Amino acid sequence: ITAPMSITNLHRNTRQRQVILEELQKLNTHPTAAGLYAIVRRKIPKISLGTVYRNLELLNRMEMIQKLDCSSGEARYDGTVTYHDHLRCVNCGRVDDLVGSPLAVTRGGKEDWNGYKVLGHRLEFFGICPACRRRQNP
Amino acid sequence: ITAPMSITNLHRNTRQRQVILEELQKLNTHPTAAGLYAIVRRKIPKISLGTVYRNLELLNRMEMIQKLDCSSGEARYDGTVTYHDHLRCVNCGRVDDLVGSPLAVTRGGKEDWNGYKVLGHRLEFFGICPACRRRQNP
DNA sequence: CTGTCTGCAAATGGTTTGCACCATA
DNA sequence: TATGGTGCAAACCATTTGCAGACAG
Repeated sequence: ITAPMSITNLHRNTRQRQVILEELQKLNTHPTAAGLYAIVRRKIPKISLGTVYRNLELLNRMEMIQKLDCSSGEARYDGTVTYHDHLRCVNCGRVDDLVGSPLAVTRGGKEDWNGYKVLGHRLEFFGICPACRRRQNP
Repeated sequence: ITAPMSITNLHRNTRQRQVILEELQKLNTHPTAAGLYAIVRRKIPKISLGTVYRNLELLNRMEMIQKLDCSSGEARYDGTVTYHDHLRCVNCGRVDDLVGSPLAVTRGGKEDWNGYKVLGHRLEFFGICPACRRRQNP
């Protein structure tokens, strides 16, 4: 979680940045940086992993994508920026959007809790994904 | 987030493990592994950082402590295991317990959402902690 | 032109692990 | 005394960064 960045127009519109954003927005699989790198390489074979990281970081700070960095290990990225919660598999690491949540989060109007200036929140459920359940209970 | 471990009685009660648990339970500051290492060293000067990590991992799997590994970077540890939410400062990384939450999380009875077997959830607010607010707005 | 971005590769830093010795049960 | 735990140091691995050349505006 990082503080949002002021969106300046100092940023150039490179092909690398375009393709990274475009490919991420096509997916609903919440890829890791390495996973997205593999996909983007089909369009730009010479792109480097460092460039993917740099752009994901920038796009996240510009609030054009979301970095999902709960749970240690690899971060995952979401091309959708409208608020929704996630389900993460504790077995394989897969992340899915939570649709039709049987959960109500009601936040009061206050922005000041325990002295913190609250900027947002993150809610993640964890459990076993369908594929892992099938594998575990044959 | 890791799946809980079956608690066996194969675990020995070493002084290192005792002190790590004891010192963590005394704190409400959610220290990092390195931070707790510094504290535990006052009692056991020759303890190694590797031992601290190994025991924190074990205690977490035994559900005697909580590992708070949202947000990339260092994980933080909580000696309290009863459920409560957290506030994390995006500026300095500090983590506090959220007390008197103006928030209602209502979870339906279902354990099966989107095909996942749901084991639990984690809710974390992020913002600017009191000390950083003071520093930023002099 | 000029200042940002890229590819490459090396560095970082939190965490894990192999190993020989230690100490708990 | 059998075996899980420890200290130490090296290995790991996702991510970051320095640099020289490339390219967008």
